[in-house]
Amino acid sequence: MSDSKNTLTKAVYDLLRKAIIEQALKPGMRLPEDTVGEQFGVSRTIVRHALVKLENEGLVVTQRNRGAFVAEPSKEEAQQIFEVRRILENEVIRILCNRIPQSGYDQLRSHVHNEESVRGKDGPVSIRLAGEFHVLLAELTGNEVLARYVSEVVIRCSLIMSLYAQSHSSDCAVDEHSQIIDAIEAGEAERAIEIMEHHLGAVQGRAELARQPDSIRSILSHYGRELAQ
Amino acid sequence: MSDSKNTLTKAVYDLLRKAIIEQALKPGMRLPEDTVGEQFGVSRTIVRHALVKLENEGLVVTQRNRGAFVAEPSKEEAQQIFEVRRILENEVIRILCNRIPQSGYDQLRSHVHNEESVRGKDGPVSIRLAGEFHVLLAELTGNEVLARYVSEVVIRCSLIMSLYAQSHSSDCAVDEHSQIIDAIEAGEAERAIEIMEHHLGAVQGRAELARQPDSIRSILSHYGRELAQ
DNA sequence: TGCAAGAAGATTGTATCCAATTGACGAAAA
DNA sequence: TTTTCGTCAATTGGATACAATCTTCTTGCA
Repeated sequence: MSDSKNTLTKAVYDLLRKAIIEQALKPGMRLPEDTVGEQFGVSRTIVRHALVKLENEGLVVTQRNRGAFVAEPSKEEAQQIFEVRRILENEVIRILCNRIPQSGYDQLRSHVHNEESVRGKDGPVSIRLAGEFHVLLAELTGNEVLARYVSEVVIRCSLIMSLYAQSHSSDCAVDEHSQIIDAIEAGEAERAIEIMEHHLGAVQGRAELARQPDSIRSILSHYGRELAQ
Repeated sequence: MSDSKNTLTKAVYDLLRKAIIEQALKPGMRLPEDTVGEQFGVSRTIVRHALVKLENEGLVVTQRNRGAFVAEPSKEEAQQIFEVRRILENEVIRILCNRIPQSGYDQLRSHVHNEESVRGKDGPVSIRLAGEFHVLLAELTGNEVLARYVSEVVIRCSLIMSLYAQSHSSDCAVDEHSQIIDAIEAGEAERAIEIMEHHLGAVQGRAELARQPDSIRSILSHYGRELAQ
């Protein structure tokens, strides 16, 4: 984190991560080491390291001698991730109401402004920005450990939405982001948390609702995976 | 997680992790790839993968072309880790008061029994067991994501104690573990959280207090590192 | 004697190579 | 026609070799 890190591995890791966030790489997709390496002009060694990192974050899963795949979180896993996300983000709000750096509100408002400017234009980018708002909130607490965990669950939520929600658009209503900022600025922790709860609940709800229509493929893939083992 | 994982990499990773927990590997120690590999009879490739995993968890830090070192969390980092740990563990308690598996209390009491049986006998083992109690609590929530994060902060706390506390013994008073179990069983979430707060506060306090007496070596090693760069 | 420049050694960064395992296709037998 | 077995292609697991970079020791000069 602090060190500038192996440039190459880091670069491949960042690119893959971004591709997953923006849903260019969809859940279940294969990630053969040499194909990826060829694409980026690096060796399998580099790709391997990047994949290990991604696996640690739960973004990809690997099967022995089979290769790496973009993770397909199960319904249970999704539930767990949402639960942790709620825990962490509520606490982020609570902390920010007590301590927030001077430039915090400017950064947040500027970010929301960016979100508004691409609203409905570029799907992938707006998805990414929506997630980054939550990460920015976490970073403003000054607690890097907390920020890292929030960042992890946010990106995994992105993966979940891409699996279980039929439409990701109008995800993370930008208005609510503004409301959260306002509530924090007013020092109304409970109201801010309430909005955040509602906000996350809406996201989670959208995933739950979409579960039934999508169940055919989901069930089949589940059985398929069981047979494979 | 689910898959049985690359046996070799996993094995090296587990061994290093355990060595760090039990403070056989102290903070700041070098971890040269080939030395470690030689020791375990594996190639650098394997060791590298294990080190990447450990770095992701914050247990080791690497410097480009310099190598890997057992992490030496700064005071600020330690503060952040404790803050996150408190957030997570409080929520673990809250969840357990609502839902805890049948066998939960047996597992917990059995664990505490183990802790008591090695009390004051084998330092490293008692340190490890103390940490594992908290991990077990988290696992009983059934939320694997939560459990993973708790496990990470707990082990990093172990590292912090090894840096900043003069004596690790009588760490994690076993009595308090029992009290926590009792409070959960009685369904008294607030009391359980209070005990946990006190419990973690004691651990953290011991780290803070011990900072001054240990400062000579700490400061020297710090300056040494600055010179090196 | 002190400082600086350069060379040697050590360690990591990356690529390539071989081995082992898996999955698929096809042929043969029931 | 279906099932089973065997061979082959594809892919990863792991090791080694080479390149780049950093550290340190040495040597020369002021």
